[in-house]
Amino acid sequence: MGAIFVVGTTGTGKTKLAVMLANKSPGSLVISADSRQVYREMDVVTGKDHPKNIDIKGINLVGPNQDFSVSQWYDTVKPLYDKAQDAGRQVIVVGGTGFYVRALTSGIETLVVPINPELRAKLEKLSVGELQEILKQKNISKFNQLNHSDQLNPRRLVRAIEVSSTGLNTTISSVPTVTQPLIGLYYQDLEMQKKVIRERVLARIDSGAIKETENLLSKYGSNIQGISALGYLQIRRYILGEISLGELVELWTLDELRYAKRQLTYFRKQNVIWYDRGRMSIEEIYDHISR
RNA sequence: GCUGGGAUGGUGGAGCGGUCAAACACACGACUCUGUAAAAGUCGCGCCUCACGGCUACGCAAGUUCGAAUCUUGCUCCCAGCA
Repeated sequence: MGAIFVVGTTGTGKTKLAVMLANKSPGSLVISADSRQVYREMDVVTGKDHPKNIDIKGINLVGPNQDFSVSQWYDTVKPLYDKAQDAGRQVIVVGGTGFYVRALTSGIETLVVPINPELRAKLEKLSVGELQEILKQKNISKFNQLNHSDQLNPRRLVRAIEVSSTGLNTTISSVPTVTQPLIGLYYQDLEMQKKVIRERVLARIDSGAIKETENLLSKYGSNIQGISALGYLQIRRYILGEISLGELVELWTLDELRYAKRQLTYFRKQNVIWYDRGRMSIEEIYDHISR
């Protein structure tokens, strides 16, 4: 049985659709592909408003002050995925983090190369130019494989050096393991999208987003990876008195809209069947893909 | 009414005689992506042109100058202090 992948833009009702699909096939496995919902204690702002009666995997994996990356998500989710597939259970992957989805659909070969903290500590002090030189010396073909943007991206350069340092053959040659198209949800009408997202922001504030942020900040401070989730930064500014409540709503909404655009850029290149939420309700989309 | 400070691109804000289509930032647009991906990074962003290049711009008008967003004068509008 092929897994179903529900992807797309933030605030389109992906989770709702996934839950409906799961309810259709008893024994389904639902996996969340969301790089922020992996954090515990970050519920309101990240929109972890899942129905209680369904067990979603891939969330609440670490504490807010812990570092995290795809590999951890992959390592916890992939065995479940395989096991369910082998057992003939329906697998539903739902989420807006394209990179995580990609880990399941195409695989990421270099995932086996672990992070090298000592190396990173050394490299993070260097300039982009210096990093480029190191990578060129270590592995010129790897350097040339990077495009212009990534060649100037310190984070990517560091990882490339890290991978090269293991002496592993790093030629990219992954073969997609999932070939069926993904189901993508988005809003064609940007005004409508803005309205929906704005309302969701308001709802999250009503649900205690500010309190949640205060708790996180007082417990862990502001230098944690999880806090980079949309919303926290702006809420923090509000708490510090830098912006008004109205500005908070506008800025947070804006961040979400920008994010949605980035998501679209990422998913656009992939094999996706798109559904316009402005024209179809979740129920209609459900009916459509259930046929 | 008097005195001082301003008027620059979608916005904030540099520039204060030539090297200015105008720093920097934001917004906006396009994009990249194999362990931070709600992250990180790249490119574009007056108009015409694929490009070389050309054209029009720095409140309005008139001057000075080889040359002005930058200097002078007048006008319009804004802000602050004094009445």
